[in-house]
Amino acid sequence: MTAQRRLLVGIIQDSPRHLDAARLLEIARKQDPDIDRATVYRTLALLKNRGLIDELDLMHIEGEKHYYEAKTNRDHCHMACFRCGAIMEYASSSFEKLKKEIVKQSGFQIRVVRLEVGGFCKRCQKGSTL
Amino acid sequence: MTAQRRLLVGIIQDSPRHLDAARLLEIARKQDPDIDRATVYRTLALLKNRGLIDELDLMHIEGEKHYYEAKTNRDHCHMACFRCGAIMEYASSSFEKLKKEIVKQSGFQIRVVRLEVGGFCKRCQKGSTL
DNA sequence: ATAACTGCAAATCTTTTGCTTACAG
DNA sequence: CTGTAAGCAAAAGATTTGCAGTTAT
Repeated sequence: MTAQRRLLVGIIQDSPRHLDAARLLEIARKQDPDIDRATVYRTLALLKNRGLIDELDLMHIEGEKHYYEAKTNRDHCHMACFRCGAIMEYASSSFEKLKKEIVKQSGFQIRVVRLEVGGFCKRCQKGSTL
Repeated sequence: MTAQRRLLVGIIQDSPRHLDAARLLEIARKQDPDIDRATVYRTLALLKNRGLIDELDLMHIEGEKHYYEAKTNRDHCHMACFRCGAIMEYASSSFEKLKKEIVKQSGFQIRVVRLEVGGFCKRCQKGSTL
């Protein structure tokens, strides 16, 4: 793997937030000003195909861009608040159970799972109608 | 509601498949050749905001377009086969249970849920490595 | 040498917007 | 009348691609 790719992977792994391609590029450029947008996209495609990262839409809460995160041991749900834009995560054994059930009952071989929820977070429920 | 909107809603409701905006426009034009792309998009936005339709990405199996379907009583999972492109649906009480659990434990008020799975359908598992 | 990676610029694709006219309540 | 809807054309935004030069195996 090349230095540029290592840099990108490192950024994704270290990031506490979910990055979109533009932001990833922006951060990467602080360390390598010459890195190009195309390289970012090509690397993301590669990592996605290898199953090293997950791609999210976060309910298109902010346009059509995609967000990325390093694959974790445990799949989790992403909740996006339509009011404040906060993204929360949620993992549970019920989720794992549901996945197993899907495989068992449909015979589908799961490679990627995405569970996204849109709505209002606890704080935004008081005082907002949207 | 105007005639054009009624037409679009009717098409979405009657369609057995998941429609993207372009296809919806194409179908609508058979009955009203003057309908415009912008009208389709504006209507979709309106229906989405009113919670009458759900928007899907189907794991971006075919580019970045969005797919739409009339909201059903029961939320269901969409499984997209990376090989043959088939889209399958799956609803179960476990899914409903998971939703309830999320609400209960996180206090998040759910407005929309999207559970998408990418992988290989039963038929495509034999004989393919992708 | 051969294959994979990169930058650059241009192209693509889907979705959105501004503006003007037409229609509905 | 006054607000909403529609057509048209252009804009916007994210992602992809062709090509030529570079680097790594």
